Amino acid sequence: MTRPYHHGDLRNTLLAAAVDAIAESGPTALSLRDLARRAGVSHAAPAHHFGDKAGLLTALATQGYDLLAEALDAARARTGSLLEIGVAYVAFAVGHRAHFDVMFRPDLYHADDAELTTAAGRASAALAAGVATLPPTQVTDGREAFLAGMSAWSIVHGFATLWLSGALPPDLGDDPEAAARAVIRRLFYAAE
Amino acid sequence: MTRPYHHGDLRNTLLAAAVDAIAESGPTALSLRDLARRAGVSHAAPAHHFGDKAGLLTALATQGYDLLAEALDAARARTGSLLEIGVAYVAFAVGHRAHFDVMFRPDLYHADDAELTTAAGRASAALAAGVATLPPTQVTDGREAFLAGMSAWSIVHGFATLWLSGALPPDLGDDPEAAARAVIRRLFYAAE
DNA sequence: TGTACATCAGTGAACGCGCGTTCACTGATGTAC
DNA sequence: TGTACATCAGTGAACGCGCGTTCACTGATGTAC
Repeated sequence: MTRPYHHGDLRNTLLAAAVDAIAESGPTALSLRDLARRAGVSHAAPAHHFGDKAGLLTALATQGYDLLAEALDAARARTGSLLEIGVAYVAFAVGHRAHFDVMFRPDLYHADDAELTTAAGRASAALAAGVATLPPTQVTDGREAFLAGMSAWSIVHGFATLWLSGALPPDLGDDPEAAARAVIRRLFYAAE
Repeated sequence: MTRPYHHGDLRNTLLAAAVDAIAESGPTALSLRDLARRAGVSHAAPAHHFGDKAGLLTALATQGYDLLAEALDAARARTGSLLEIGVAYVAFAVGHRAHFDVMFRPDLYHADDAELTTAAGRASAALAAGVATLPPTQVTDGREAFLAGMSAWSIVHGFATLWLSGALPPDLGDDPEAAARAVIRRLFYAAE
């Protein structure tokens, strides 16, 4: 079985290879030559396809924001609960670590790319829609809702990054979703 | 003014140079040769001093944990308020970005180093002491206090990393402490 | 159905660069006598 | 006060390596006629 001259699906193959490589060594250690080796193409092919490393990471971050928006919307449709949307955020970070690591390193990609900003906006909207599920007694006006969104984002983002860095104590167990639920519910139901 | 053969304070000079270099390009882009150039010593001197890059970053992370513990303890002594300890955490992250970036990348340093774990323990204790300032009505038992600590840590860590990555919307203003106070108070005083 | 040709995805040799590491060395400092 | 010597912080030349980029090229594909 010989390789054809044209790969056919090099874009997706390279993105998948990038996910593997980033999971192993982080986004900054990524090299186009290593990606080419993993994808079984010549070392110059990735640059030919994406322009440069930032171009490839832009595509990866865009894919990540789309996946995140989908996950948040699905959690909202399923539960209608901001707490569970937060848990879904943590599950996304743990399950798509490579995407997550790249998304919040805008210095590594073309942050003004049109497709990227569209995808990021979709994820923001999913969060805002989650905040809108809070009862009106907890959110009295627009500024309040905005700040509630920022605290929700902060606590789930913080929990996710601490979990991924291994900084959290082992007492939390090894199920990130259950641990996240226990830790972040304090924010949403502190009045209980 | 000629340079003496022995530098005299190479360790601190290299750590300060590392802070500058990391602030510019991040911890993974750090090179020992660049550090040597900044410090005005031969390119082999940093490795001679710290063994390797991980050794240098271990020293930097240790210094960071010490600075963080100091900052948290000072905020507690000054205000006795967990909210303000959280604000101090954010101020530390923004004011010592290079240290902060390294501290939560344990894959980059010798995470089992004795001095490092001691310093990290000191920072943990400072956080726990902050949680202990909460009124007993909010923290009914040990597990509750533990989870309260984890939520406090999560929300301030998340806010700090989102702020540093530039992901937060401009509506929050440009004063990280004031913005942090507005966003995280919801966790501590949600029952208000 | 067949031929000619434009397009463009992917190739591979070559380049220069900065890196970490090695290792024999140099020279300042401190201590023993 | 002076001399000898051990120590060790820092030097600098040399090495091999993987990287991104360039550029003339190859060959598969699609379309026009």
